[in-house]
Amino acid sequence: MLNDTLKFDPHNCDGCPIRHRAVCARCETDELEELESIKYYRSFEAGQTVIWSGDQMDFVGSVVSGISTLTQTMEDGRTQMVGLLLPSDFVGRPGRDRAAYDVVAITDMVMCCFRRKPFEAMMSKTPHIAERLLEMTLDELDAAREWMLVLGRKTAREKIASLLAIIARRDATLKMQATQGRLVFDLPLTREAMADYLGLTLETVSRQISALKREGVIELEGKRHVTIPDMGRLLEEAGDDSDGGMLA
Amino acid sequence: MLNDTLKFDPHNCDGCPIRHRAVCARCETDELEELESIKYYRSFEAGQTVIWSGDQMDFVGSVVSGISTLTQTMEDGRTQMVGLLLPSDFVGRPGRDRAAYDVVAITDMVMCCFRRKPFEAMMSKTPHIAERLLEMTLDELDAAREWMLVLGRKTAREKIASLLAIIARRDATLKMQATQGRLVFDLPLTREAMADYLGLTLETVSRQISALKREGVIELEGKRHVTIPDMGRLLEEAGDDSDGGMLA
DNA sequence: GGTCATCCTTGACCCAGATCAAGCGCGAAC
DNA sequence: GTTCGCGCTTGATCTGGGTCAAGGATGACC
Repeated sequence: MLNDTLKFDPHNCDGCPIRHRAVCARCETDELEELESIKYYRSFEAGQTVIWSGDQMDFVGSVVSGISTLTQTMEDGRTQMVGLLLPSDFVGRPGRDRAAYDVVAITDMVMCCFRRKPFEAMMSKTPHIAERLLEMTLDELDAAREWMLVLGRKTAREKIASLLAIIARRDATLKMQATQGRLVFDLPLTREAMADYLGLTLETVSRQISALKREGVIELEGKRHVTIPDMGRLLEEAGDDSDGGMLA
Repeated sequence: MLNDTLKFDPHNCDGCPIRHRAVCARCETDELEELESIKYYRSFEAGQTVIWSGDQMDFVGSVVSGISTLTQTMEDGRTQMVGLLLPSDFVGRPGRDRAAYDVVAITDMVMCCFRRKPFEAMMSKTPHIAERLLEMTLDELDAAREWMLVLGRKTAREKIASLLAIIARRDATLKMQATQGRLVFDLPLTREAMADYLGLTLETVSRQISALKREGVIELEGKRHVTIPDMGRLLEEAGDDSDGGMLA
């Protein structure tokens, strides 16, 4: 979950979340200059693959705008999404030169990248960068573990409700809205992508969304535009009374 | 997965993995002394709860010997194991004062703990501690994501085979045996704990283990003593041709 | 030895969600 | 306008794994 220090502020951050998230809070001028010198931007179109699992990966970076997914695929084609990358999320791993997952842009997307080797070198010299990354990684680990409960123990209906709750909350956070009252957002994922996230088939996703709509838990305009009249009700359906965060 | 720098060496490490894993490789004498001063040991009996989710947590630490589990529980009692802590694994999170999961010792266990506040202070001053923890956390994140594939997309048989493969490999690593040829080990988990890990019921676990035994994929002596005659065969059953690591 | 508790196995039956299949809605290309 | 393709919905049927239930094995304790 995004915490409140992480609000994306393009004016303060030159469009580059990592600078804000990993560095800005306590940075020195010369660190910023050094980061600046190894930084570059990349754009991707919706549907484009950012990296294939197993590929050489000579950068780390973070999402500036747009959304992409992290997926794993078995030889027979079964796929499982293992992460959803929204603006300000970090991609890549210092100390590893091969990607472990497929990263696919699902909307047009801009990433802010740093060449990996110099970034690693800088991290070794600068305690708070590693500390910041550690904090972000621990958030992601919590999100992954939260998701293990969803995958392992929740029913199809609860899974859908959980996913909608997460997307709604993240969307509200990005827009810096309160998460009370009616929430309105566009689903960034196809039914198939949702199925891959939830360990379901797309038919089951479709049926459960229809059921939640029929029962007034959500409102649907078209296929993607969602209104949540009552977040508490949705969380109840998710089997999730806590409003604990997920999806770091 | 344990990497080769992480072999547990009690002679070199005074029985304390964190010293080795997080610090020793590049430590300074005064750092070691400082760590020493905030360090203490705790022992737990099999079945004892180390921490309840939500409890105050004023330490971080690592497992010296024995095994424990990390579990999440829903209000209605459904539980999902989200991690398995073996010797050298890290517990707790710098910067958070409440536990997010139940930690339960499933064998007698010894932990090496550090008081959290001084540990955090030390981390801020010492780049390579945060860097080491980051590396460990990233390994755990990979393991969690690997497990998301297991939970979301594998059949009961594949789940069991995946779990046996992980335990076998970790066991062999701890014993510093090669992972080729026949592997012999004792299952540390009850059928119920396996079910909680795999998102299954204990009956299904039992049936699938019986099936794997019947078909010669594994050999069973009693309920817990397992022999794996052919690791390749087991990995095939796990739907997992890669020998990629999991369970950091 | 007997009793008890815990952990495990196996069988019978059932149901949530997968699979197979048909068709709808809508935007893009022509 | 028509056609195509993609994303989605809905129906019918099947099945893997859940649920309920009845014991079996092992070990601790008296």
